[in-house]
Amino acid sequence: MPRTRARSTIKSPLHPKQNANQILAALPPKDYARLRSDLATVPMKLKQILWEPNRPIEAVYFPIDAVASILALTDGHTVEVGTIGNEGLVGLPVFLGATTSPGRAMVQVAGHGERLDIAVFRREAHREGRLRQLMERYTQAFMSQVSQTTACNRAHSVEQRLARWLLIVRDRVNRNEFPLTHEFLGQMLGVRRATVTEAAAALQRLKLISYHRGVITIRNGRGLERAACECYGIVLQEFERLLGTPSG
Amino acid sequence: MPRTRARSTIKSPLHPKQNANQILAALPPKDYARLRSDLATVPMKLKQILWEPNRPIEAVYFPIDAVASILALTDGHTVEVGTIGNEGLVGLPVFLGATTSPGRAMVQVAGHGERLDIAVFRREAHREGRLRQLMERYTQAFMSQVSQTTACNRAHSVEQRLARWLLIVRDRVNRNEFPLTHEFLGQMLGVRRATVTEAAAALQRLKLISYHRGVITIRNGRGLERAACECYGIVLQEFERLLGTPSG
DNA sequence: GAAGCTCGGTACGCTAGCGTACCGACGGGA
DNA sequence: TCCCGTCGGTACGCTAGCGTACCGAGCTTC
Repeated sequence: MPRTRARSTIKSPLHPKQNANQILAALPPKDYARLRSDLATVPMKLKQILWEPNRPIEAVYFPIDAVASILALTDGHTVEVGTIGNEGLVGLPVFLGATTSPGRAMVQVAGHGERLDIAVFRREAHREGRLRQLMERYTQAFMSQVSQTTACNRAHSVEQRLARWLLIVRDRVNRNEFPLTHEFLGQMLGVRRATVTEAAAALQRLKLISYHRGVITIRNGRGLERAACECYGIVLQEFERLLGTPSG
Repeated sequence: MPRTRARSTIKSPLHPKQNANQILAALPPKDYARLRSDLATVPMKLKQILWEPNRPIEAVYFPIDAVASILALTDGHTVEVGTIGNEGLVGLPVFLGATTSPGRAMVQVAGHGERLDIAVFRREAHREGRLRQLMERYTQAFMSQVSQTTACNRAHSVEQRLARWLLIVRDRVNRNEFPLTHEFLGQMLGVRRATVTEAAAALQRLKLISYHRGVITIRNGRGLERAACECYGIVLQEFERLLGTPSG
């Protein structure tokens, strides 16, 4: 755990390839070559919906510097269950043989990603090879993330969860500053905007973060990790173990 | 949804094969034959640990009439993230290429299951065929269950969640009566025992359930479905869609 | 039939987060 | 330069669930 903490505090080249999706970057040249012509680098815009509940999923996305969320819906509430950045892909249901999912996928930090048609993805991911192995491991890592979030939602305070969440995003965008309104954070954490404001103000008072009109800056990553619940470390470790990539 | 509800109210042969694990039952004879000699029908005892966090997983279990839980741990709290009965198997991490998991797997309703060594399971599940397809779909269904639970934990009252949980167990054991103490339910729902007592008393007052010294009986399944949150129906539908099996 | 343990009913004071609402300040667009 | 929409600070009363604790009733064991 101490090692993990130290490691996850942002240093120069945190990720092996700064501006690439980790799954694509880990493919042998031959495998990548087969995909290349079908990959399209596309902008992923803030609040863009990548799929709606129970509607056909048309493409999968390998984020480069964008971050997306998988949301579960309930009458009234919308709650984030998992966060996806350049360590993974948006489209696990497709890998698992489904064409729809009861959740929603939405872009939460704008950026770019590689878009791939589901037909090509299916073909390649089902071939015995590196892509499939990576996808299996990523599925397991993602499952761990969702599981831990479930427990976290029951056990930890909003302040702790907010801290954790900011760290997760930071790890994925590889920056200490990113746009996020309290309103938006409230939806992610499943709490009302005013509660986020209170928690964020507390973290700001501790000089761990600062923010202004929709832009949040992490001022003290190490301190923020201390303010977060241990769920951050648990999931981070699991990602490192399975994929050799830090992604809380 | 109405169809789903009607269907899920317990009737004579609810499941295709009453006393079999659904995944094994769905295998073509040839595929099953390859496994047969390695499967061992074993008792799954109350509170038996099937794997501990970050310890090697040695076998996977296909429950027949037992129910197991996947638990996520937090300092202090233990919260259930998913429930597994005869519709699935305990051992997804193995299917996904891992040998350990940060969670814990525990038997929560005693019964029997088919135990299979991970080596054999890996070999067979990686072969292109029906088992692999079933496993992929089950993985997706389980993921949906965990996701919905995450949202449910944030959005719904203990009384609603308790109702949902009892229905899930009922669907899996195929009975209306099963042993479960309030203490135990508290751990599953991530609340204290006294809170369960209050919620259970409320459901009893409504004549939806009754209980006595660790044995719970569902008296009015339809009514209990109405008392539960819609998460029950959502997950049930997803299981039916993916696996053609009702398993809330 | 007495002892002891398990299970569940209940109570008390406490607090985190809720719903709602109002308001000021910043900043982009005309 | 002004306007208006967005963003965030704050307040008030409310409640679900918490931690803790005590107690009685039913089994089981001897």
